Amino acid sequence: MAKNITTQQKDYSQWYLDIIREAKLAQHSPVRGCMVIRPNGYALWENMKAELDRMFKETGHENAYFPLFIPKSFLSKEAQHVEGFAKECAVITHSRLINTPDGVDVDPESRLEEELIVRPTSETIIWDTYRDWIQSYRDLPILVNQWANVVRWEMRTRLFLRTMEFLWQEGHTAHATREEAEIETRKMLEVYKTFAQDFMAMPVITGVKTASERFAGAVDTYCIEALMQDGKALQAGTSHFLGQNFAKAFNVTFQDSDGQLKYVWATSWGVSTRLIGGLIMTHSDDHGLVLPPRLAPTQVVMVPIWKSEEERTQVLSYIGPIRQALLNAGVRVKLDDRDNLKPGWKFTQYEIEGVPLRIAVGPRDTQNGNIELARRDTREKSVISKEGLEQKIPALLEEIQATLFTQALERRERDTHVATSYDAFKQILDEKGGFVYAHWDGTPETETKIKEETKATIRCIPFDNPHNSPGKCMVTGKSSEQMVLFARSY
RNA sequence: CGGGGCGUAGCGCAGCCCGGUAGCGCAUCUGCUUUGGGAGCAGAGGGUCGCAGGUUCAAAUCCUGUCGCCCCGACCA
Repeated sequence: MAKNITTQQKDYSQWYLDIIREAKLAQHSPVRGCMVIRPNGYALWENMKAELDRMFKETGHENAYFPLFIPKSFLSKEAQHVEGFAKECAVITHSRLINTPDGVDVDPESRLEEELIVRPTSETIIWDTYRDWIQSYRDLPILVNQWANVVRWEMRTRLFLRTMEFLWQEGHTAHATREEAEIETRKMLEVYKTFAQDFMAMPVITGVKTASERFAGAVDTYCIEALMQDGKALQAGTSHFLGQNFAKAFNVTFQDSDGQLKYVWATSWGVSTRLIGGLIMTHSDDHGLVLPPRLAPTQVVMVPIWKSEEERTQVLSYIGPIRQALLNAGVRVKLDDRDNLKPGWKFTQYEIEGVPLRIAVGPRDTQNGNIELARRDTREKSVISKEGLEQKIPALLEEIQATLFTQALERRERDTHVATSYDAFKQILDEKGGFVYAHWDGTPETETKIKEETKATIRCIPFDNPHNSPGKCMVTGKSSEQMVLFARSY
């Protein structure tokens, strides 16, 4: 076991924090609830961002940037929206400081005429802008995304999963018809699902949120839900069909081809640095982080081993062509030839940091034309010929990627249960955790009762529901069209 | 906002009960030996003990206040 990492079994929450610290992903900032994303963590985010950005552009979206500050009055224009976010907004009230004997203080003379809020999300300022952009059906659709930071004044924070400031992308689209907006909402949810499964190797369930879990201001909220190793669910991404709510609130109309003036239909969708938390809690183990090869900043680390200066020269010149061949094959390779650290230390460190493959080369290998290859996911070591690595390594990386997904999927299946009674439901949650399918009568009252009594929430009503036959609500016995997906969640 | 914990060297901590002028491990620097799973020895540098008052000849230690962070809950991506 890597020292300094609490085992998952002993304390999963502490394990999570230890992984983030030891893998150098992030650290707490001097400000409560905020984090410093360290180079290892940011490189991971950059890789995630690059893939998502590519996928957004392939589906016709363009990037733009809207301001961090939003006039306070904007937030109040959509009733549900303000209700949802009012309690967690940072408010800018003053514009400068003055020197005092004790340092600096807010200058009372600088109070703003209209206070600004720091965006918790950008619907309001974007729809205020879209009013200027849209006159005719020929101006539609607008397919815009922005990469930004947002601030939500949270009471309780956890690194990556819930911080006061976080990085994300928010897509905001405007459409002429309801149907087109609904298709967009579902399309982007599929993009998220593809990203989660094919790149993060994190299986997700897609579905629709119940009214109480819906985004403030949305008509419908769709989500991808993942199941973590400790049996708790994580909402990993959301896509909202906003109907005409924001168009009406911000008076965004267009003249359609039939000459009629109509309100625009809207969507918004986002994923955040929370995904990094999900990634950690999907694959990593007591030895450290485990990264899927497609997102790993370093896919292969090369560790040379030598005793004498001659051996050093020999080993490094042996490694050179191998490294170049891998680079040519598009593999992200890092050579760690620092001489102040022992190979064993490096082995352990890269394991903690989750590098998928390690190639060690010492005098023994240069003699025999070999390399030592170690897989992070299985922790298996093998000595193989150096020939043909430029084919073998990319193939192995893909194999690891596939294995991680399969294992995560199998774990999720193991941790997914069906409850036919409320007693069984409670028992499953207390003894096993995980996803639980159960019948629900569709009322917010029953949903609240279940939440208060069990701390489990309805994660979603799955689109592709394996338990879609009618039955009786486990609590009230009223009729239910299909089972819904419950879990305790982050 | 409740409950718990913690602020002492870059990081992790001891010292506090019982006041006497600050210590351990890791890291850093220098030198030598080492290097196939977190190296060894020798030496060196680094701290207004969170902050502000108070008690005292003397405060990291006792008293009062205050600030901050973390963890566990209630709200949320």
